[in-house]
Amino acid sequence: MDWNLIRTFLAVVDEGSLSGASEKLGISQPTVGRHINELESSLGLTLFVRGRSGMALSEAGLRLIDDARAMAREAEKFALKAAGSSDNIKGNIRITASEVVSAYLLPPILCQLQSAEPDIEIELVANNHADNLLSRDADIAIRMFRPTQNDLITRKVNELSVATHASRKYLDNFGHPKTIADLSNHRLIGYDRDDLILRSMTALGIEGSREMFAFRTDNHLIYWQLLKAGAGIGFCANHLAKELGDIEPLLPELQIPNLPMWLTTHQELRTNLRIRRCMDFLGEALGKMHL
Amino acid sequence: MDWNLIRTFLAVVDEGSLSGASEKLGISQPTVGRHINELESSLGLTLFVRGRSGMALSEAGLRLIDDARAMAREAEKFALKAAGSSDNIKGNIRITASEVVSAYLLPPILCQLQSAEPDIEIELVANNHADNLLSRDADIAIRMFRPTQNDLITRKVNELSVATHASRKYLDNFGHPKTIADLSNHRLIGYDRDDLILRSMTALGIEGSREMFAFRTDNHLIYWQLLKAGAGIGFCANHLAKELGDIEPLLPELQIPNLPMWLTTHQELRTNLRIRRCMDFLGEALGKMHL
DNA sequence: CATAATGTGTTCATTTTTGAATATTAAATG
DNA sequence: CATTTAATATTCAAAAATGAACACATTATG
Repeated sequence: MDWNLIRTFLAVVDEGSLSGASEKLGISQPTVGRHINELESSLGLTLFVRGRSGMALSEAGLRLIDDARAMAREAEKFALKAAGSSDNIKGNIRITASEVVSAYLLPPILCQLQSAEPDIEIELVANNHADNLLSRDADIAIRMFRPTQNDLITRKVNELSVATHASRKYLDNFGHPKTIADLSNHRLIGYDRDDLILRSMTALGIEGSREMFAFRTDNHLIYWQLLKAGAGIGFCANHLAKELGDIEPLLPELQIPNLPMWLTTHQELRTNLRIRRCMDFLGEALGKMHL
Repeated sequence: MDWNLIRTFLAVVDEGSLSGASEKLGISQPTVGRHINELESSLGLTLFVRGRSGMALSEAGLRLIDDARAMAREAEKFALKAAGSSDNIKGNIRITASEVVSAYLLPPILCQLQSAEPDIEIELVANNHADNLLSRDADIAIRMFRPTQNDLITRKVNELSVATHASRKYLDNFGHPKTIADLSNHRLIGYDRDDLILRSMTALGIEGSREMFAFRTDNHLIYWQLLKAGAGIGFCANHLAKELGDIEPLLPELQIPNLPMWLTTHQELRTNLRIRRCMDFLGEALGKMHL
C-alpha cells in the first residue's frame, strides 16, 4: 500500500478536484488522476463519483476520510518534530504577518535580520487570516491577537496604539467632531466582513453595526487611501498615521485600547536553532519599536 | 514530504537493518538505503548511525519513531476500513490457524470452501503465535484462546476434547498408570517454552514444572511422533488420537478441560462480503465437527 | 589471520512514474 | 444553440525510481 496515494486522496477531497489537488500538491493533474485510479483499484473501491464539476466523494470514500485525515495529522507531527530537531542554521524560514505589519513594520527589521543571519533565507507570507502553524503554513507568526491553537509558544512583544483619524481635507469639508456623540453625524470608514472595529467599539460601550459605516472595505491599503483622500473618519495606528502624512488624530478622549502584537511559533520548533534565532531577533526588534 | 519514506524509516527501525527492511517491505536493499538517505537529507537530520552491524537509531531518529508509528497505525486503520468497504467477492483471503488446526482440521473444510466460493483465493498461514489482525497479518484467525485485542469480533465455534494418551508400545514397556498420582513414576512428554500444559495442570490443581517432562518440544508434529513412538505419556486431542492410531486414552478420571476454538476477524472487516462468507462457512463447518 | 557471514554502498540497464500538450466532456451562459 | 469555462482523460517523450549484480566494510570464528 502506497502511503502517498492517501495523501493525494486527501488533497483531492479537500480541493474538490484533481486540478485543485495538483496545484496544492505541486504535481501535475494527470498524476493526481492516476494516483486516485491506482488507489481505487488497489482498494477495489470507487472513492469518487466523477461528476459534473469535479470529484465528489462516494459513500466508501466518505468512510475513509477521517482515517486519512488522522494519518495526515500524524505526518504533520512527524514533520514538526523533525524540523524541531534540526540544528542546522542554514535553510529557510517562513514568517507570516498581516498585510499591514508585513508592509509597514517588517521590511526594515527583516533587512537587519538578513544581515545578522546571512545563512537564513526568509520567506514572508502576508495575509490577514489566522494560519495553521501546525501544518507549517509558516514557522513564525506575528498577529494582533493571541493565537488559540494548542502547542504554540506565544509571546507578547509590543502594542500598537490606535486613534481616530481623518485627513485635513475631510476636516475642511465636513468639520471637526468635538465629541464622541458628534461622530454619528460624520462619515465613517469601516471594515466590511472583518468585525475588529465593531468588536472594539462594543468593548468601549459604543453600540454599532456594519451599516453605520459610509465606506466599508476589508483591504487595509484601500482603507488608508480612503482615509487620506478624505472619504471619512477612520481608525489608524498612530505610527502609521505619521508615516502616511496628511492625517490628523481626533478625539483624544476616545481611548481605543492598544492592539497587542503576538509573536508565535510552534512548541516543537523551539529547539530549532534557526527558528530560535529568528524568534529572538524579531522579539527584540519589534519590542523596542515605539508604536 | 514523501510519506513512503516514513514507512521505510519505520521498517528499518523495526528490522534494525536496511536488508531486513527491504525484505519486510518487498523492495530491494539499495532502494531502502536511498529512501533513508533521501529522508535524512530532506529533514536535514541524521536518523541512523551506520554502525558495525546494521543501522542504529540516532538521538534525532529516536525522537521521531513514536510519531512514525502513530502514522503507521492510522494507515492500518485506513486500510482496514477500506477493506471493510469492499463488496467485491473476488479476491483473496488470509486465514491463520495453529499448525495443528491447519494440518488436521482445515484442509477438508477449505476444499469445501473453495468449491462453494470459487472466486475467493484462500491463503492459509500456519503458525502458533498470536498474530496481529490489526495490521492484517491475516483476515481471519482460528485460535484455541480468546483473542484479547480490541475491535475484534470473536465467536466460539467448537471445543476440542483432550485426554491423556500413550502408545501401546509405551504401555507394554512401562505399564499402565492406574491413578493420577502414578504419573509421577512415568515418562511424560511436554512442551518446551509453551506453557499451555503447565497452565492447564495448575488449573486442575496439579503442581508441576518444565522439569517434570522427560521429553520437551514445542513442535506439535514432533510431539505426536514422540507419543506414537512410545517415548512417554502425553496429552492429545481425542479426534487426533483416532486419526493417528496406535494411541490409547488413559486415566478417564483426569478430566482435562476442553480447549475452546475461537473464530476471529476484525470488526472493520465484518462488512466485507468476501470475509463474511468465509466466516459464516468456517463457523458452520467447524461448529458441526465432533471433536 | 584467513574465512565466512552479514551488512552497506555503487553502478548501470530497465521499469515506472511523471508532466506538457492536447483531446474530450459536461455544465453554465448569453 | 453555439460558446465559454472548468473540469477530467489520453498520449508520448523525458525524468526518476528501481533492482540485479557486485564491490566494499566489518565482525565472528576457527
